[in-house]
Amino acid sequence: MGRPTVTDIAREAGVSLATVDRVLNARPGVRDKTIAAVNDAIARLGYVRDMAAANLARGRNSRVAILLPDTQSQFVDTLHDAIGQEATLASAARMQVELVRYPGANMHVLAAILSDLVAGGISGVALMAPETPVVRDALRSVNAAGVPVVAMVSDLPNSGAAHYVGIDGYAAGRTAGLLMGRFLGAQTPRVMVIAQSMLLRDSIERRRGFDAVMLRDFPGIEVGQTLESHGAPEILQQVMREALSSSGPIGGIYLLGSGHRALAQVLSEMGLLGRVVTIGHELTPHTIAALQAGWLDAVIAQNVGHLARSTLRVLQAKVDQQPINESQERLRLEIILRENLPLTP
Amino acid sequence: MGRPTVTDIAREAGVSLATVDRVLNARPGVRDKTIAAVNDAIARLGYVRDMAAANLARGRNSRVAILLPDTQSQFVDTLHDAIGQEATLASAARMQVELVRYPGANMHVLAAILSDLVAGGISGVALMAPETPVVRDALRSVNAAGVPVVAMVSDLPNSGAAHYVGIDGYAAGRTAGLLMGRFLGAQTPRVMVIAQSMLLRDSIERRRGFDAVMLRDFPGIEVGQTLESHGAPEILQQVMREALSSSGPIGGIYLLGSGHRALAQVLSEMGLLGRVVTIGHELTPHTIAALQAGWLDAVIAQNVGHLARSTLRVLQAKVDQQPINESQERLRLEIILRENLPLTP
DNA sequence: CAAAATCTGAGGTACGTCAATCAGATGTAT
DNA sequence: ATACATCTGATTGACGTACCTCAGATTTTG
Repeated sequence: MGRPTVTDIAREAGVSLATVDRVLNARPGVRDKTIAAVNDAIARLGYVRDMAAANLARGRNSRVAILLPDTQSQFVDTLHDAIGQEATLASAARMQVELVRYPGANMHVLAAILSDLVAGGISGVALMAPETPVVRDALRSVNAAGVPVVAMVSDLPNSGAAHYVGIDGYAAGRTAGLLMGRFLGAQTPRVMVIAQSMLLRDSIERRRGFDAVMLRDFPGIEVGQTLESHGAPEILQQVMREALSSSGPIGGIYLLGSGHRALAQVLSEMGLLGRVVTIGHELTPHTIAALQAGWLDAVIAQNVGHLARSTLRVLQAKVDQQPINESQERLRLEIILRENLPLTP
Repeated sequence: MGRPTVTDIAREAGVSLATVDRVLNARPGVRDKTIAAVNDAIARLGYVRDMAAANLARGRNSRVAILLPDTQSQFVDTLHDAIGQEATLASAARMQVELVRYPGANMHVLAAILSDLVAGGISGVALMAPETPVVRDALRSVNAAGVPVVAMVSDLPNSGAAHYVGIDGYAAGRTAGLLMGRFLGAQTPRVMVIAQSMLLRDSIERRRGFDAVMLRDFPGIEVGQTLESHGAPEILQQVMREALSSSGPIGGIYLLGSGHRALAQVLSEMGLLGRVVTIGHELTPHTIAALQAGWLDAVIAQNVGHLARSTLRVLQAKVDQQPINESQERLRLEIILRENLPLTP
């Protein structure tokens, strides 16, 4: 005997196939008592719906959109590529993926794109965006239209996101802090924290986690204020010079977001490359090269392949109104050192 | 227009549905020229076979077996549970999983089980086992019967395994070495390496990787010979006493396999708990507790959930004679510290 | 050139589910 | 009691593919 089918349930519950179908698909026209009887039978037989057959029968070709900022960032580019790769595979599961880049500086455009997508009958939306009031309001109306929203990389807890796919920013910062403290060992120098900007929620959380561990476990190490580079090497150089001139030597640098190339340049000009413990985020061609070169000591990353797959799986589950396998979708925080770099195919 | 179907191909190639079917399923009775014409049409239309519908039509309920040793090991237990969990999910994909524990000390029994499974018409086999001659011969005859074999955790390169699911033992050892060196910092004490036994391939590879990095990057640190505990705390205690009495203080301990509980006991009795840098392998209740307690500094692990899912996916792909998404199946080597412990669900 | 072998077409049933229809059955208000 | 609304059963045709049969066409072989 194979798996039980709807026919088995109908027999077991003593109702017709049509009724089972109505219960399974939450269609109206069934008494509560009958619904209970069917659900009982389902539980007794351990029935699991054959989603493949269901989708086949539905002939439903759901359309979902994934929105990424068009920021000049290798991480976002890598993520874009990863999603593109998985999207072709997702089409086998009757899901068509639209990958859209929106101007990272203008949330009003993002809001407009979202309302267009909803008007166009999109079935689900995933996006990586900061939680500004404009975005929040836009997402609320997406939600109101019954379209599930999945937050990527940076959570959107107050916008009614159905799910968050990404790592815990606070834990990422704590891990960076622990590594920084352990790598510095007996030394207790100053540590610099550098960000492109502190607007994104995950940067803030990382900083918080970093500070928490440094304060608790390595009180001898002095951590400076966050230096914001806004992506420009010149500004970074300037603020670093200022920070350096203020007092004592720098022993460690924690890079909250992107900007590894700029940092390498500045460090190199200052003769510090490879002489300070440096910890960064996200695995990109730049950070991989930096790890191999030896001047970057550790990278805290999230696996973009998993991120992409998880996003698509969650989207599909939400669209199909299916439950989510939480343990499968929980992204692990990865620590990458020189010796456990992924093979580069 | 949705995706092209077999009917579209038949029209495009100017042949009948039956012929397309014969070509798709490599059934005999089609001229080479016709085969080429059909394949042309497939390429032109960008047809991708709907595996869901295909399996549905086949009604095939493949049966696969997963063989784990019955060793007293929390890692194997955790893996067992993870596979069990995923197996219920896999049944949705028409795959029935038989989870078998074989006596870890007797490879002849494993060989007998394998031949029984093959005789019983199993479609695929995955196993975690050392590559002894008995095992190798048994697997070769499994292969000869056309049943794909997937190696788990420890590779079986000379037994014709169709795929290996697990982390790179050499890289794992290198990573442990790097962490050990960095955590020890300026100190250059002696480091002990402890294993339950050096029979398993992955223990040997880890040790090789560890030595490679220590020798290259931390030449000041002296690494002792591998102490084998054979799972008994008494033996471990004895060999540790001997090692300690020989010369100088111990600064670090690298635990190649299981035995964290025994080590904790011995270290605690010797008043060394928390005073030596300790690095171990695999995430289990014991190692999690040890990380939280603070005496274990790092764990190199493979995600058992991913391992289980990957094994089942690879098995299914092999059984269906489908290609494998290599990048999805490549298990990442995880570094777990106190601050990035997974949330306990 | 006929017989045999090989190839191809046409058509059907099945897989598990969805979605729709129509005909009864039961219950509820007037 | 009649009309009506609400529930339920039985049946059917998709969805895309597999696999089977049988008949007819084409090629190869003797």
